[in-house]
Amino acid sequence: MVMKEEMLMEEKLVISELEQGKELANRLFNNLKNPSSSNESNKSLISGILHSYENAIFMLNLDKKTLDRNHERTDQSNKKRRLSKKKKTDKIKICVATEQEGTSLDDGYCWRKYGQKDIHGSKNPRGYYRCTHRFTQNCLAVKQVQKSDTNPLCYEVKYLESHTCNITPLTNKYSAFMSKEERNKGAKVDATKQPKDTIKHMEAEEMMLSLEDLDTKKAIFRTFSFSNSETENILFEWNDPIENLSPTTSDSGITYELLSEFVSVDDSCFSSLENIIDLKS
DNA sequence: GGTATTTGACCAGG
DNA sequence: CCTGGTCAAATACC
Repeated sequence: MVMKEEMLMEEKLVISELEQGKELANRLFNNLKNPSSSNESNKSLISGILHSYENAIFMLNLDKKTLDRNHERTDQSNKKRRLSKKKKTDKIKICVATEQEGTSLDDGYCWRKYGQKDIHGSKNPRGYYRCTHRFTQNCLAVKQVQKSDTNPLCYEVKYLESHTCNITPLTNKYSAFMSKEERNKGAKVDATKQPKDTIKHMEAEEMMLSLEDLDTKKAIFRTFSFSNSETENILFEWNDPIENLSPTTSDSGITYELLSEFVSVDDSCFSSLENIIDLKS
């Protein structure tokens, strides 16, 4: 059965994640026996171990939900399968972003809020935004932003339709996390000339998820963990799967600082993602 | 005064 | 009928 094969695949991923954590723990153990080992490298190892655990737990939770749903579906085999065509689904992209105090989740485009709704089962309302240039340039880009129930710094951003407007974003991915004032200043001078220091200290990250492929998503998590274990500054390469969404998507070589908070992104951040994955299956 | 946000009403799909 | 998405009048902000 396909389901069984899938399950084995998921298990392998989790096991591999745990093995990686074990390997890092061993290295830490050896380091601790050696008094000359650097404190920094130990810290890095601990961080890597934590990431491995978090990734494994995340994957387990994800799998459990998927399996639960598969189960439900087979139970209801007599009932007509729900046709999942959520509107515009083929262009839905999800981005999970964390927000630091006083920063904005602006992605560089101009959005105009046109609605807000309380969502059944969610503590936080969902905001509805459309491109400011909807009427002037007939740009149909739309996004929905909802704060995570469990992690107030975590936002689930759902993009529907991509920008067709010709407006070049004033900001880039880095400035996306500046305060509005900082952004305005930067934009007036030259948005492309932001000091590298600013970039280095930008303490926020997004995770773009291609909904095409669940395994890809998992691979992303694995990459995070791996990178973290190998580098002190926890850098990772951003292979942005979302074209035309954010200003710097073409700069594939850029590295972003990854915060440890990333691993605290919980399942609720992916509730919508889960739904879409479900639809796909 | 122009532009953005808020919020209740409305609508469509299930 | 319930829920999520959009509209549009009222309001806030600059």
